[in-house]
Amino acid sequence: MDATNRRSTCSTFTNMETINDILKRNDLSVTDSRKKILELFLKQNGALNHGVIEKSIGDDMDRVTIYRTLQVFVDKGIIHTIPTNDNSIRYALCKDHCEAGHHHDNHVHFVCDSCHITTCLDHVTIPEVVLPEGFKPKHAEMVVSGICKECE
Amino acid sequence: MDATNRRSTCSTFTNMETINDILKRNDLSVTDSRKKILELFLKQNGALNHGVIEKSIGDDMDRVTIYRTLQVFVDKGIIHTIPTNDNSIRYALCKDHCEAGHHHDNHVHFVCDSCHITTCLDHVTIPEVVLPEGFKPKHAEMVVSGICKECE
DNA sequence: GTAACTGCAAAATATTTGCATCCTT
DNA sequence: AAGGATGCAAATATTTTGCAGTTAC
Repeated sequence: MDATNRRSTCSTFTNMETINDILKRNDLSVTDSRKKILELFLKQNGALNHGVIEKSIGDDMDRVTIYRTLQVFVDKGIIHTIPTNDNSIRYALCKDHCEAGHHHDNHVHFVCDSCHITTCLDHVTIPEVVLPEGFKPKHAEMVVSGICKECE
Repeated sequence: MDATNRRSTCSTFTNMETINDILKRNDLSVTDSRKKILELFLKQNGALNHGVIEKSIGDDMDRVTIYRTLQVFVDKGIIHTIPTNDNSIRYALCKDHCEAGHHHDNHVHFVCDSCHITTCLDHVTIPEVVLPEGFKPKHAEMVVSGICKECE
C-alpha cells in the first residue's frame, strides 16, 4: 500500500546464472515465478512487501503464488522479514551465509520518512545491549527511520 | 492470534483516578471503552495487539470500537506501536513525557520466543548507531527476542 | 513418470466505512 | 442540547486452503 521500493547498494549479480544457482543451492525447482520474484529482490536491494511485489509483477502471477513463494524463500533463508510498525510484512534478501539456513541478518534497516524506501544498511551492525537479569537474548532487530541519502 | 500478554514491571497507578486523568489530559471524553482498554494497558505493562485486547475484553465491546480506540490513543500519543516481524501491530503504553504528544519511547522491547509476551525494557535505552554518509536518523526501534525472565 | 508448483475458486480473517443511536459534557 | 463515541451492518482488504491442471526434473 505504500512505496517500499528499490535501492541499489551492493553486488550486481543480477544475471540468470546466479538466480538459478540460488534456487538450486536451496533445493528449489527453478520456476518462472521464483525466478521473477528473486530477480526483483536482486535488482532492488532493499525491502519489498507483498503489495509492491504484486504491483511490480502485475497480472503475470497469481497473488497466491506470491504468498507461497515468499513463504518458501523465508523458510529456506533466502529472504528474511523486517519488523515494521504498520502491519505489512517487509522482506529483504539475506546476505552472507544466509543461504545456509540460519541467517545472519544482524544489520540495521533504515526506513525513509520521505520516500518510504527501506534500505538494508549491510555494514551497520546492530549493537549489543545489556538486558536486565534473567533475559537471554537470541536475536535482535533494529530499524532506524529518518531521511535517507537520496532524499536529504 | 498469539499470547502477547501481561508483565508487570513498573508503577502501580492502576486506579480510576489516573485513568480519567490521562483521558482528560488528552482532551478525550471519558467513556467505558476507553477506560477499559486503558486499564488493560496500565495493568499489563507490556505490549498488546488487537487480538489480545479483544480476547481480554470479550464481547462487551465491539471489535470496531477497539480499532477506533487504539487509533485515537496512538494519535494522542498515549500508546505507540512496536515493530513486529509478523503482521500484527503491537501497542504499548508511552511512558515519560509521552502524553505530551511526541513520545520518547526510546527503550528496547523484548519478545519471548517461549511465552510470546512482549516486555518493555524501560531502562534499556536504544544505543546510537553510526549510519552511512547522508542518512539522517530521527527515530530508532529495537526489538530483542530470546527467553525472558519468567521462562528461563 | 512423479513430485512439486501454480492458478482458480472459495473460505477464513482482518480492517475500514457509513449511518443511526446513545452517551459525555 | 450538541458533538462526539459506539454498535451494527456491510464493504473492502488480506491471507489461507483445497483441488485440479501443469511443469520441472
